[in-house]
Amino acid sequence: MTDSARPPRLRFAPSPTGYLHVGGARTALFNWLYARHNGGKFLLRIEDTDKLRSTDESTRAIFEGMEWLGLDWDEDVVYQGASLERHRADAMRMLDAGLAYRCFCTPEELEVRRKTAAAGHETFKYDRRCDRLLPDEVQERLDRSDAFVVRFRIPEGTTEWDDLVHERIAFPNKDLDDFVILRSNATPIYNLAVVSDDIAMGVTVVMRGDDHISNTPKQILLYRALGAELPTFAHLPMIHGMDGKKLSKRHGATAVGDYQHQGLLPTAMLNFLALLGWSPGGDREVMTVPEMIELFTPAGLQKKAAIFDPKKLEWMNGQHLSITPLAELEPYVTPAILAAGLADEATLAARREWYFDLLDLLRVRSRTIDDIVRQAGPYFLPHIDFDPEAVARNWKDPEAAADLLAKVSQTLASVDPWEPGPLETVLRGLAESLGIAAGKVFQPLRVALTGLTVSPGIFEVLVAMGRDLALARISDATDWLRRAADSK
RNA sequence: GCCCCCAUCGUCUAGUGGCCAAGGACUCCGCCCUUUCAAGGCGGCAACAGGGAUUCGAAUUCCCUUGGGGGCACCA
Repeated sequence: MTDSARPPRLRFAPSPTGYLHVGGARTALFNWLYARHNGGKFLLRIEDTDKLRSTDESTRAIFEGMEWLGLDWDEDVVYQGASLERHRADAMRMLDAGLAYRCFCTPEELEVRRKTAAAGHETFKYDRRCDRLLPDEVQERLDRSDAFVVRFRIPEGTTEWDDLVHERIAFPNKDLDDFVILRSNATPIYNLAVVSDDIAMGVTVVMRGDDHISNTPKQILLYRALGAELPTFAHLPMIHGMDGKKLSKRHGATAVGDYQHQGLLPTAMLNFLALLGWSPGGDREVMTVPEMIELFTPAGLQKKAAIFDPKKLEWMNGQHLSITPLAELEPYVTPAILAAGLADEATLAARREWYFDLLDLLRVRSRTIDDIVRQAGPYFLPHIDFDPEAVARNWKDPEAAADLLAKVSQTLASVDPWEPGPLETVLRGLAESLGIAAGKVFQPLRVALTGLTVSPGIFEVLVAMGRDLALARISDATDWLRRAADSK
């Protein structure tokens, strides 16, 4: 079996220092799509090495975000903090092999040298003074228990690789600094921990944000020093806010959870994120998750940073609201309906078919789940408020409106069966007999039934509401209108 | 300052030397459909950053400039 034929192993490795950010979610998505498309494994590693900033709450938020999006991972979650011994051992291995050296310079000393270099407009680079220490001197300081870090010695030459999205990237090693791999407290620095873990986890494709490009040559050097096979690297472009700057809190919602609570569908989020930095080619845009898996190839990956456009996300959500089968959509909507106090679970279960028909009716003119809930009120509540603007526009003369609605009510009382066809026939008939345009009947009726000027087709509304509720609603409206007429 | 990456409509993008007087989508604006609003259909506005070079021919290749982004820790 050749390398390329072996099932790839990828990982998403967030540090638990906040919520799951949309940028992180997209990185996770691309890793996941690549793994799923190629029959590989998608692993999750929590990089909790920074004890000060890492929290369990953040770890939970990452799990929740991933689960909501449906980005399931294979094998057990790996916690970087658990592999401290291996990290340390790897550092020691390089030290023993002479590929790294002990450095006794203190952070304070280094800071002074850095400042001096900056003041003289020079680029600071560690001058390797500790690498020149004689064995005796090293032993002497060790005996004195002087604190030391382990530094990796950058070899001569050039470090380059074929990036899956950028093609060839090369760094002259002279521009690389002898970086620390093990702190004086014997804990590993990021680059060591990552490489050590990726080797241990058998990661074959490292796909991450392109803010890691400058870490890559250092990591490649570590792979070599540790005698490990190199993975394939893929550096994804960043996501920016509408102002072209790196996406941050200032740009509004950036946590995946925010969108969940705004009534977005995870599939829409995934679809939108996928299109930020990737294209299946051609005109393809709206895709189901299986379609994205099918179509995903690194060839469609973009090099340029993309700007997060909430407007398009909303549109995308509307598209997914339409294409998602009702049975799959319902579990996302129902909790919102329940939370809004429109109905209880038992009621919805008892009227399942009716409920699905209603959702089908409302989702057409919705872009978020919240839009559906907002429109759903009139079909559940015994009484509603009449929107002042709708009233002003369609019930200009309260007296006349009340009379009209009374006639409508009378007409509707005997319609049989209570279906769109017959309802349309009688209502149009009524308008004709009154000598007015059909719309002059429909609009006032719409306000009476929904309290709004906007709703699905009036006959659909009547059917969805049912005769009893519809007539009660019209009765409410005429009462309201008579009171309004009297108080004039 | 040094290193690296990037560059097609306002935004997401198609485009891998001729099929491009640059296509699709979002946004915005018209029109159609219509009982309202959506959805849908049709149409409009709108881009190859600039300059060289290669070539019969360049959005597509190369170089420079400009502009944007990222990185330069005993953070991840």
